[in-house]
Amino acid sequence: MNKHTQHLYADVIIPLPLPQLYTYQVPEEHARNVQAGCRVVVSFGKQKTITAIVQRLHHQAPEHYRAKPILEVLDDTPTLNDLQLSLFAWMADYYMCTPGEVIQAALPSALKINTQSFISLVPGIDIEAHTLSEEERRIVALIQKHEALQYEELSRKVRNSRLYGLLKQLQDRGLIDIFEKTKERYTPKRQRKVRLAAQWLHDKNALNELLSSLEKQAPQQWYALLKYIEASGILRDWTRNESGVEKKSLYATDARIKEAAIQALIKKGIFEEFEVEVSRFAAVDADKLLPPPTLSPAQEKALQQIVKAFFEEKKDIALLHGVTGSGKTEIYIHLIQQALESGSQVLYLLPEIALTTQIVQRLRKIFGDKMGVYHSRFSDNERAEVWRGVQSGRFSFVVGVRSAVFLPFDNLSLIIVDEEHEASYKQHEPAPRYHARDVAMMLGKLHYAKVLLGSATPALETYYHAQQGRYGYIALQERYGNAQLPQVHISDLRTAQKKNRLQYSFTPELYEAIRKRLEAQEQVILFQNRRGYSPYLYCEDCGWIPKCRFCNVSLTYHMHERALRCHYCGHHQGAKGTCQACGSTRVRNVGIGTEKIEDELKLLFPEARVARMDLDTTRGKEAYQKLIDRFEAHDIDILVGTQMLTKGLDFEKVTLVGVIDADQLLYFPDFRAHERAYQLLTQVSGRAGRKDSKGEVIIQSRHPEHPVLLDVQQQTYEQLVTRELQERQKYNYPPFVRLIGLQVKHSKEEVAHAAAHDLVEQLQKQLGKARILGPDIPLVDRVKNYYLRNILVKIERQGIHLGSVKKYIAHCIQQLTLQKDYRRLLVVVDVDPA
DNA sequence: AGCACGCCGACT
DNA sequence: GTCGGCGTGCTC
Repeated sequence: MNKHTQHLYADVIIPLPLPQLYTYQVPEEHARNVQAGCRVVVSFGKQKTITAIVQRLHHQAPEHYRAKPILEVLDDTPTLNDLQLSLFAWMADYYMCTPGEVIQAALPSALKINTQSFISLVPGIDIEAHTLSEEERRIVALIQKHEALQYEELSRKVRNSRLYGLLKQLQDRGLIDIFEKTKERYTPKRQRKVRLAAQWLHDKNALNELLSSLEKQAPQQWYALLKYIEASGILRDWTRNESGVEKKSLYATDARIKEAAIQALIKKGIFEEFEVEVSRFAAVDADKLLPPPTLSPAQEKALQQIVKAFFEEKKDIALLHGVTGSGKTEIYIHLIQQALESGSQVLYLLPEIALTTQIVQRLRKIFGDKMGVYHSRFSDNERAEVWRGVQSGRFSFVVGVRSAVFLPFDNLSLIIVDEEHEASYKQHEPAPRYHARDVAMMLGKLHYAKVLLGSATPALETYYHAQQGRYGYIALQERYGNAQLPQVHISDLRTAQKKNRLQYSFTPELYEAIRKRLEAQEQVILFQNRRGYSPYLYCEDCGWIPKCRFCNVSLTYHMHERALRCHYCGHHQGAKGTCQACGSTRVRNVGIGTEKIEDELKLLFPEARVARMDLDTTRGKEAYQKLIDRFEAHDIDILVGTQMLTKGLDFEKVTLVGVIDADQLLYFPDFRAHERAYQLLTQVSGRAGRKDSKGEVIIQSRHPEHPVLLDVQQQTYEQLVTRELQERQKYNYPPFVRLIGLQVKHSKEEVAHAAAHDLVEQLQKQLGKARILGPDIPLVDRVKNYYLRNILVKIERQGIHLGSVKKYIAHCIQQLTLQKDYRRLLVVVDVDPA
């Protein structure tokens, strides 16, 4: 066949949870500029048009259907580059989700084009000439009022379930047009500026005359003009007029300048108004940038070792294992600087809570405007600007949270994953349930970039791979700047309780220590990994415990808002002082949350300034930062909080860290509980004592002899690792096997139960009994009105093909949900659950 | 995920 | 009888 008569086809990714790609025909006029990675507008399904991503272009006409045409090509340069397309395809495959789900997570929504249906009257039509029903008349009247009416708006006003059919009929009769409009939601920020009109330029005399005439006739305008001349500096240099002055800044900084006066000057033709595109991020003076910090000998040595691991030992991945406070960041800065100097890009990943303004400001002073920040607290437009900035080359360095792995890098040479062990790198809801550390490694592979993992308490998997020589390994045991590791005491809760010596939740040791630190005007951090006042209420007369209507969990009591909250679905209801079952007033709070600790402290130390930091007190956009600032300024003596406290906060005056209840961490039913407990306790301990003061840590526990606590106390990470690895090997857990978690969900418990059993049976047929665990009834077996059953698949690292196993699992799930009893069944697949 | 078609209860 | 509830099937 002649090549020129062949049609061009595009396989596109629809940003929805659909398993396949869809093939569209590329019209002649678009054939030249469409490329893989471009966003295109297509009509999909009934009427709807949506934005899709071109995955592949080819000439194979589909055999069993006629491909619809691509309606519009939105990009000249592809929004996704080839490396991203490969990465995203890998993610969909590895994490067993659809390509559309990856795209959905990757693109900032400002880059996802909204297409909306609009309805308008056909121009010049004579409505009266047509017979219309009353409803049709009503609809036409509504449309008539507008030039073009949005479908959603019309549907809101009409409230007729058959609206679409009615409109379709009207369209067929030639009365109305239904059409799609696309609108890009990303809008660059624009600034309105003013400058002196050309005729007054280069002529001081004319300008003086103008001023003196204004002074008498219009003093406000005279003043505004005077201030403009001053602010713009045009008298020193006329060319400064070109860039003008921001209109708002003229009247916002000086109350004597009236906006009206500026408007009048524009009207008179003295000022001219113009607009420029500006960044949403404040600019930094390039010549005010600081050099990278000087490294201590220990840091210098670590840096050399990293370079050696990467370039001499040819490791693509290295682990920097540095104790808390050893100054890993300074080392990163040097590596980043080196990578940037070679002209390539750098990605620096941090967990959500560690990406504070503290660290951003510090990096900003060194790297200036070439650094982009990608944070989930950013607005959509800001995120789109970072995306575009990476694409255009404006940002060669990005500090960001887990989703920054999606950014359009084309030339990475270094990726840093700081606090590599952090569980928040793993996305839980919705799909793709990816782990940013692991995605970063794949990203690094695609770019031939080096990946540096950093942690004081590496994830067991990571440490194991480093031990096995798969990753380079660099240890940094010395704390930066003379700081001593804190002294850890374990305080026996059980004996204290027995002897009746507890003061509320505090052992005498912890109480005494807090008192002393307060006296010495030092700061205290108290850690309790549970928000709310108490995890549940309990009626002493009838045993009633308030539970969530939608989930099988007790409701947590939040005293400050007098509410009972479900920490699984967010449901909340008012808390009454009495038992809802028997009316008794003898309702007891059981367990300890951060709120309760806060209240107890106020009773025990009435003169101390106490604040609380948890999800509830940091909901607002700036709330977290404000709390940190207040603590830093020593407006707070004692800060009580959840694990939020453990992340990279450096406060010099904190000399005591208390852990209220370590047992809750140690006895959490999860194979990672001990690892997590060690990490959390070590990280929170690291908050005590920086610089020259030696810190103290007191951990309260009912099991003071627990080996994990002793490891925390003696800083024997290797010992913990050895013990845990033995356990993991014995019971087949990572890193010795790979895990895939399956969660079966259904609104009826029997159905969820039966389906889970059927699925296990099916899986066992090919994979054998040993590889399939469950189904288990989870601790919380109902969430948001869905009954849950868990299945765990264990796959050895060798001798079995992971991809085939995943294919088989997907096949089993598909077969299962095809059965008519299991129609409304949901199966959530979580690869490498964390 | 939408969105339209289809089959059953509470109303004019 | 109809309106409208939501269950389910499809989307190149």
